[in-house]
Amino acid sequence: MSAFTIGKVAQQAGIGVETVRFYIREGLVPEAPSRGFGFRHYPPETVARLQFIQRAKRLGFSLKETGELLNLRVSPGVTCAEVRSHATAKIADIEERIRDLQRMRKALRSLVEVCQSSEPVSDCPILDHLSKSE
Amino acid sequence: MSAFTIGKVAQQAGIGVETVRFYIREGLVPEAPSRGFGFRHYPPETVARLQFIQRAKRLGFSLKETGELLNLRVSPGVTCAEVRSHATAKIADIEERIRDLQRMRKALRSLVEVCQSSEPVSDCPILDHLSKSE
DNA sequence: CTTGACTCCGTAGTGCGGTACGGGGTGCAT
DNA sequence: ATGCACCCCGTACCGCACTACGGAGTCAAG
Repeated sequence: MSAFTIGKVAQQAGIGVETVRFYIREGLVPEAPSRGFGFRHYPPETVARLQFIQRAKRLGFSLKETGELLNLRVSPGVTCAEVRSHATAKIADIEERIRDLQRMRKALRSLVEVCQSSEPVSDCPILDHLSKSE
Repeated sequence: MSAFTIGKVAQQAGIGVETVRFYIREGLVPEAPSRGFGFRHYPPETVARLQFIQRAKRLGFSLKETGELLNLRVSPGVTCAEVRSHATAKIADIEERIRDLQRMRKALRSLVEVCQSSEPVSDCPILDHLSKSE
């Protein structure tokens, strides 16, 4: 089992050391156990966690929401039913985002087409195409 | 042609007046022409613009990116080819986001299933399912 | 066994995206 | 014609998510 210093996990995840520390302080990433002295060593799973945080951020989730996603599990004090209801709520949320993105893509595709035929174009083609397609 | 005071557009878009002003200052929403005195009147299109900004924000686009999307059009000094290349780049970006969201949804669906069968569950089921499905 | 890159931990500062406030003016409703 | 809710414009402040810095300690290469 390999382990990494904080600099290595940061590098693997493509972010800065200070950002990793920040996530640790915020509780999104577990701190590696200290031996009371010297450098801490992080398991490879930490890298996956950091990468997940990057992706979630890009998709419009706050750090708080991202933390909730990462902590979605059955644990003492949390029933399976609760986990399931949180998870299905998140799925619905995600599906709404997907639909919004698909609508945006559709509008952009229309824009590209109009542009190819060099027809006259409205003042704000995106809003134009979004309203037409709904 | 109906028109709205700033309070009305804000209400229609479901946001605060101060936020609308902020977007105007940032150039995301055009200011209504002033008659040199009294209240400004905004066209209905402003509401659509504000709603688009809300959706884009939720999808992880910065205000700057959102402004770029809204201004994607053929105009003096911008060729059709440029618009097309920007638009196709945005489409690629959007499709990556959609794929990421679909992966997250898949992980969450697996979690719901596992939860139903009440099998033992790993420490972080989401990362678990994401890594399994890739 | 030194040297230099890296870590630890604490605190301070930054940029983005709003949000609040205040002193004045406007406008419709009664 | 007088409230009273709403608008104008400027400035100040806020929370989130980092980012920078500094002084002391650690570790591995040469």
